[in-house]
Amino acid sequence: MGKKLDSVKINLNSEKIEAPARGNYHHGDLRGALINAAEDILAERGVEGFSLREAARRAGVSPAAPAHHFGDARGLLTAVATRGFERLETALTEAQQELRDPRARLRAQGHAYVRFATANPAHFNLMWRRALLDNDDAHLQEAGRAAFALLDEAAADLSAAPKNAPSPGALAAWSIVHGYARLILDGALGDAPPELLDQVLDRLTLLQPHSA
Amino acid sequence: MGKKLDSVKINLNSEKIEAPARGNYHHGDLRGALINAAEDILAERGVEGFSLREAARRAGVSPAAPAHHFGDARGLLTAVATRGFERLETALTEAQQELRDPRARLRAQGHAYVRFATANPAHFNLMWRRALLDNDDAHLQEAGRAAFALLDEAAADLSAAPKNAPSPGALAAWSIVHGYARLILDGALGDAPPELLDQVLDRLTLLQPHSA
DNA sequence: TGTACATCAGTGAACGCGCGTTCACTGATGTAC
DNA sequence: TGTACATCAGTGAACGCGCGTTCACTGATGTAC
Repeated sequence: MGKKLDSVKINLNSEKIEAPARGNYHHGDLRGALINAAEDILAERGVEGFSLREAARRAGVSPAAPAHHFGDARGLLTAVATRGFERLETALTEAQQELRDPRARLRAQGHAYVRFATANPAHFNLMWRRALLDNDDAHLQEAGRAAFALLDEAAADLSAAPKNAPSPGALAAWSIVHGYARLILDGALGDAPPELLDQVLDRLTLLQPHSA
Repeated sequence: MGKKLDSVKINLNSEKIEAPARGNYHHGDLRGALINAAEDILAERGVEGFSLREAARRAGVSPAAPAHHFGDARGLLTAVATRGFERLETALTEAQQELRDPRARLRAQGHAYVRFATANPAHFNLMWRRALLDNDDAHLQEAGRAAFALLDEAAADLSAAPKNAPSPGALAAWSIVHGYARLILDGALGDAPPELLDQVLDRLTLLQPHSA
């Protein structure tokens, strides 16, 4: 006990000299640090290379620590996916916010959707790997709902379909941007030139028969 | 040695009575049996639950045996994916074979594409997980090329684009059916009624501006 | 037709590895008095 | 303002597991003579 008290004193003294040495036992924001670590791992190795131990290692914490915040690996991945949906919603919102023409809004959202996927492949890939996530998680559900309400709305504005049900036009629009994004991420298109995306997006508004 | 000779004689005798007892050491078609086992595992557990040992176990063979045919797990998965692309090509070919109208052909291929994905989720999912496959494998490359040449052709027939480059119209068509299939498989659409697919496919021909 | 031998497809025990999870524990924090 | 104590966030050693791969081997097949 005496020895331990001494070492505590030494820590307290050195704290005055070098500030970042403090707070080693309680991390402060371990939850956030683990999410960041998980994102890094996913970006580097893909979801195959992810493990809870590795995330703990990168956060500088013992392998048992993450359980306090996320329960298990699924819980951590669910938090990462939730953050992904939130960012997607932000991207979609920003893309359309100053546009009034419904056609222009749909096109801008389509572009933003594909851009989000290519800029955040780790998130985008994970968001659709539902077998790895806790699909009953309330935050995940809400984040997903919010993101797709935007796309749905944009397409509904263009068609005569009732607002409550997902219209075929909205679904077609979602399918085309999702399909394009997936093909890019899965490497099926090789080095597709940027104008190819523009040309595909030109066809987005063609999908809405009532607007022609 | 004498004992072994005896047991061989017993085997030979019993062979006349029950035929299937023979040929236990050399499997006969271990390659095919391992591919079948892998398909079963993928269908049951998804690609996360796949392992080479489990495939060997199901084929009734020691864990080291698959190496003789596939090298490693990647090799076996590549063979499964190749079979998937071959089946997709068959499905696309059959869907269009008696149709002459270019619009009808494109629509039929789109329908066949989505139907293939939902009927063969294990294959379809794997076919796009390129990180798990040996993408330099000649059989895989050829099977993939052959399947997509068909879709490309069907869309090119509808547009004025030159035949050699993938036209934006073809890519848009591929994107929409691929996106729809992925959304279904990833559970994003819940229990989508079949007519929804028909309505989305109605829009396939709208994507080809030069044909309107 | 028979025999020797090379080749190949399989065995099964063993290896080291990283994983998720459990366990009894301890250090820091915040709250009640 | 000080002290006691409950609570919570972390430790780190240990567990059992299934994995891919290696290893020396052996049984079956096919071919040359």
